[in-house]
Amino acid sequence: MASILQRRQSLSSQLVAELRALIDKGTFKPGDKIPSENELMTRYSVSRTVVREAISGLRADGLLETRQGVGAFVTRRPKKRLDPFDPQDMQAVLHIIEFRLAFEPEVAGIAAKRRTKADLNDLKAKFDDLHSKSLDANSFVKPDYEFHLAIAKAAHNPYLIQLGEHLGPQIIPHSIIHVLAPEIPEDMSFLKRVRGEHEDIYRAIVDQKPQAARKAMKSHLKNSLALYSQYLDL
Amino acid sequence: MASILQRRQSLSSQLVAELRALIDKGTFKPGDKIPSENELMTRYSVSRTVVREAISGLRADGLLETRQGVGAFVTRRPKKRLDPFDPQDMQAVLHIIEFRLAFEPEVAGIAAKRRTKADLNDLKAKFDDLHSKSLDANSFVKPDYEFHLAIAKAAHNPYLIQLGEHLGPQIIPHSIIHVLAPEIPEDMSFLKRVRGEHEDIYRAIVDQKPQAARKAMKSHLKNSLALYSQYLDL
DNA sequence: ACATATTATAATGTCGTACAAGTTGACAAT
DNA sequence: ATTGTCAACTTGTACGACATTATAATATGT
Repeated sequence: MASILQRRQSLSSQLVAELRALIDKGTFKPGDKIPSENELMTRYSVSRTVVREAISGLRADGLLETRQGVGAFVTRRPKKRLDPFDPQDMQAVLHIIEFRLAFEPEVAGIAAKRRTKADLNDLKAKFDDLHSKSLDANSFVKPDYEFHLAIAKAAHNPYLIQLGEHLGPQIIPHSIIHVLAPEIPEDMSFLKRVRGEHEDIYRAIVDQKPQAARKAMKSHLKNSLALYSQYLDL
Repeated sequence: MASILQRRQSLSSQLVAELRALIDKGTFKPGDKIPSENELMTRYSVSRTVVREAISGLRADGLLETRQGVGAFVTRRPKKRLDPFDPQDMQAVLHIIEFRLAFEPEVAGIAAKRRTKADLNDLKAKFDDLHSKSLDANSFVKPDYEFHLAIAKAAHNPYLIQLGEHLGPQIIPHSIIHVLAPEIPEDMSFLKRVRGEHEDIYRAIVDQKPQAARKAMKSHLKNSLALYSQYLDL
C-alpha cells in the first residue's frame, strides 16, 4: 500500500505533524478518542513503533493523554504552548519591543520596591558586565538580556521570572537586527545612549525609586522602538 | 538484575524523570552526548522500547536532539517552557494578579488606540455575555477571561495574544478562589463593582481613549489585588 | 607520503512478533 | 437485579532483526 508519508524526515515526526494537523483541523476534537495504534498502523502503513513514538511525542506536547487498556484521547484543554520568540522580520522585532514595553516598566518598578541586598549584588554584577561590553555591538546582547532578567528576578514574582526566561536573548533587538538589516550602521552614539539608559534603570532600582525605574525602562524601550521603526519598510 | 525503577508508573515515564533529573543536576550538560540506547538498556535493565519512548518524550520536550548514527545530545539552549498557570495557593493567586497588573493596563491602552470595527463587534459580544452573567459567581469566569482575551486581540500584537491564550481562564481569581478559600462569601456588592469596572474598560476602548483604558484596567486589577490580599494568611 | 575510496563499526530508525496489564462489555449463574 | 467470570480490545513492555546514517579505521592509487 502506498503510504501518504514520504521518506525524508523520520516517519514518526511526519506522523506527529499529520496527527497534529488532524487535531488542529478538528477531525479529532478535544476529548475524542483517536484511532487505536493498530488502526493507525494499517492506515498509514507504518509499524507500531512509529505510531507509538508519534503518540509519545504528542503526549509530551500535552496534546494527547493515553490510558492503558482504553486508548489515546485528545486533551480536553490543550495547553497553548507559548511559541519561542524568534523574530523573522522587522515587524516582529517591533512587536516584541512593544510586548516588552507593555510589562517591563512595571517589572522595573516592582523590582525597585522589592529588591533585596542579594538582588543588588546580582544586579550589580550583571550591570558591570553589561557596562564593560555595551560599546561592542557584537558581544553585548547576552549581558543585556541577563541584566533585564536580573531585574525580573529582583521583582520576586515567579511568573514574571518565568516569562523572562522564556523570552530568551532573542528579545534583544540586536540579536537579530544585523541579520535582517545589515546595512544599519553600528552607530556609536546610539550605543552610548543605550548605556546611559541602562544606568538610569540600574540607579533607580538601587535607590528604590519605583516611579523613576518605571519611567527609565519605559524611555529605554520607547527609544528602541523609535530607532527601529525607521527601518520598518525593509 | 534488580531494577532501580518501581512498577507503579510506566517504566518509560520513570526513565524520563530520571534522565531529566540527570540533566537538571548537570551530569549531562548542554551539548553533551548521553549514553547510547544500548548502554541505557543495560544500565536500567529495561528494553530498548522503554529507552526510546523516554528519549522520544524528552525530545518532544525540547531537552534532547537525536541524530541518526551519532547519538542523542542535550539541547544547547533548552527551551524554557512556560509552566501552566495553576495557582495552588493564595500567594500564587496574588502573584498572578500582580503579573496581569504588569501588562494588561498597557494592553488595554494599545487596544484603545488600535481596535478596528471588527474588534469592536467581537468585544461587544464578549462584553454583553460577561455583563449578563457577571452577577452569577459560578458562571462568569469564562466570559471574564474571554473579555480580557478579546482586548488582547484588539491590540493586534501576536505576542500579547499568545500570552493571553497561554494564561487561560485560570488567571481569573474566581476560577480557583472558592477552592482555596470557600469561606469567602459571594459578596453581591463586590460583583456589582467588578461589573462596573469592566464597563469602564469597555467604554474607554470603544471611545478610543488609551489613557482612560489603561487607568480603568489598572484600577480593576488593583481592586482585585486588594480584595484578595485580605485573605493571604489562609 | 598524501589524498581518495573502501570498509568496518556503531548508533539511531523501522519493523514484526509476542506477551503483560488494564479496561470494558457481554453473558451466565445466583 | 446483582454478582462473577470470561472474552475481546487497547496500551505497556520486551526481544530480535534489519535498514539507514555517520564516523573512524583501513586500504588503495598516485
